[in-house]
Amino acid sequence: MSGENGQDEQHPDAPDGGAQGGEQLALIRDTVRKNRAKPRTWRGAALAEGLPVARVLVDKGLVHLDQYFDYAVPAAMDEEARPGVRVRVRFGARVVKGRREGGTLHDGFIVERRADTDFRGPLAPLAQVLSPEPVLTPALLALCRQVADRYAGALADVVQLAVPPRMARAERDPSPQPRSDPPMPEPGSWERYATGPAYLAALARGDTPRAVWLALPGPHWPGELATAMATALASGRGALAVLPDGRAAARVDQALTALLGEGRHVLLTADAGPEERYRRWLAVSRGTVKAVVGTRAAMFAPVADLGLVALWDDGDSSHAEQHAPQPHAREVLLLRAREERTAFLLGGVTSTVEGAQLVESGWALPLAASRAEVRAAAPLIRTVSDADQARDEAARAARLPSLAWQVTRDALARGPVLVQVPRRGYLPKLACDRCREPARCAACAGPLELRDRSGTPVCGWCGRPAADWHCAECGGTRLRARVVGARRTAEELGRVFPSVPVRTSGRDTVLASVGDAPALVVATPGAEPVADGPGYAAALLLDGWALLNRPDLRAGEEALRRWALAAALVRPASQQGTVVVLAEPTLRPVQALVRWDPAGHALRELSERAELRFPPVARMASVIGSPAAIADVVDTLRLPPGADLLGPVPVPSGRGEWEARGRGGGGGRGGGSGGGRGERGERGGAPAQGEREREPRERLLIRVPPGSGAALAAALKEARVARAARGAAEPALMRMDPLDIG
DNA sequence: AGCACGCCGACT
DNA sequence: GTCGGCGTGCTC
Repeated sequence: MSGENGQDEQHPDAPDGGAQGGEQLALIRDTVRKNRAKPRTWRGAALAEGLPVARVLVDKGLVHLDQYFDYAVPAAMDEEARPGVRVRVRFGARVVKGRREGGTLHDGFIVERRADTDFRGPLAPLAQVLSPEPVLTPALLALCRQVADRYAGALADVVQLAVPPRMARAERDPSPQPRSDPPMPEPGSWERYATGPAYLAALARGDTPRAVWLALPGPHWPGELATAMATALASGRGALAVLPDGRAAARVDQALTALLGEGRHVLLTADAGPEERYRRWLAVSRGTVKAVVGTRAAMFAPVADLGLVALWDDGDSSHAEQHAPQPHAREVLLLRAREERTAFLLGGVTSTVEGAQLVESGWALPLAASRAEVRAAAPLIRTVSDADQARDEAARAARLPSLAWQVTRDALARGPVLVQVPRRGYLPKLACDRCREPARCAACAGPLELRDRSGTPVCGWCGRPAADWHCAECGGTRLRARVVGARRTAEELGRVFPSVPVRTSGRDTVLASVGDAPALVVATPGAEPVADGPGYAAALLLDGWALLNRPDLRAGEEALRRWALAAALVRPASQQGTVVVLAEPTLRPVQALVRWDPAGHALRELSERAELRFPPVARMASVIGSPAAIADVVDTLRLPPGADLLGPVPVPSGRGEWEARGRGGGGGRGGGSGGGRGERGERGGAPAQGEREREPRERLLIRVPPGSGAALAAALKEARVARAARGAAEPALMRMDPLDIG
């Protein structure tokens, strides 16, 4: 495998020149000057003798400046005040007539014990050591630092994501005894992949193979993931797997328990509750457990002697952290693979463009099955186009095309049938109730949507409300949603097949599994239960329209991903497993599904992105704020060569993701193109009391060539620090790798 | 980010 | 004379 002897191979995202990240941040971190002073402190309290200074990462406070503060260590705390422990310090005090006054208590972590300080002034003493547990170990701190640099974020923000809150009771309990390494597992179903056994063999002998694994459809992937982890453990190293949700994590946890028994690994998910979760995290931090299966936050788990990092289904949006600086599990694990010299396994039923890029760049090898194996495992895929649907009389009556109806009826004789319906929250596009023609805006021909429950359709492009719409084709005046929700579908199907039980799995109630008896299982994407036994007899994928019509760079990739995840739960075609997808068969993701060729799809997407100079080939950052704020950021930024500025344009309203704070109103903004950067705050007409002034928000995209991502992150961070130090009035939001670009 | 100090206008 | 505007600067 690629990693066996090439430890120095460059990851595509590695900082330019290959050195370690964030060179330009040195000026912030490198506050150590030559004028080292012996620490003085305020009251003449006795200080610790050997290393009287504690360098502290203060939580909150000046996160933006992203710097450490030195505190004096009272003699009484000498023993406990070790690097990594949580402390409490007084911060922000003022000197009044030679005495310190005020200052509020902040939590923080000791990062280092020192003999001296570079702060010219008296040090305040540590207020309290909260716990002797060294949670922010040097290795974890280094990882947090890397992630902060990668995302132009503040260290304290990342540490908050990486270190769980303290639960005193869990800390008091001793962690279990470390176990000896388990025996080497058999490859099992890994044999189905041409290079599967070779990958395991490399893991087994302590190498660091890196692979993008296209899992075959079917129920075997949790066991395969667990086998890879067990192999890393057997080689004497630790292993970490991150999964998109608790259900998937539980499946791998079960598989790992079947392989290793209890006690050699932990499951880190929110389900366990904060105290139990912290207990398990401590077992990892203390080094007594060397394997972790978990959801997103587990990406930081401080596994000792890490040998393998694995990520399942990196296209799932839950792998993107919601809190600043929004690190993505894939990127964090890539950092860890590089920095901690580990094997890497990126698995999924489909591939993201990022996964394809890892293969294209040669950093990882593809781990895929032969066409023959794919044919043996995949269900038969059939499509229903819009034209088929419109022609289809049955469609009008039951909202279910006749093909779907037939397949369902036949399959129900053999087992359960999965019905994938759009998730609520997707803006339903509208169509003429009479002729099914998509409803369009009279002004700009954009698609009409229902944005809220008010019932008035709004143009998705120009935002104009369409109160008195009529169809341009047939003159009809009634609209209907082109997608139907889960409950409604369930009801209708229940009427069509009255003798079959209907079960639903969605946002509020997600079923983990269903039995193998005939049933209609209506689920939203991502909430599909696994069917026991051989799997579903058939699946209907009814949300093709909703998935493909999103104005998103990833719409195709995402549609294919969701379809394939559902289709992977269906029996192979050899057992009459059939999938009916309501989507145009000419569309690229639909073809990729029919041929079951997710790798080809990802590769084509990747080459298109490269042509268009889109991420992840180029790297991007976004700056959001008022025109004045954006202009100020641009003036402050020292961009790497080859950087493009795109925009600024008004921030698309409605979706919360990009709103800095508060709710941007819906209102239609004609089509104004942002213009220059001249107009600053309008002091003229004062807004009425109570109505908050709505400053225009715009978004600037910054694009840099491949390889300059780290330089861009460094520039952003530098600008952020400079602006914060200057006390810039206008807030601006800066993000690396913005998700929602057009 | 908070928070205090500081130096200029209309009130008891 | 005093309250209070937010400009400026600092926080180990």
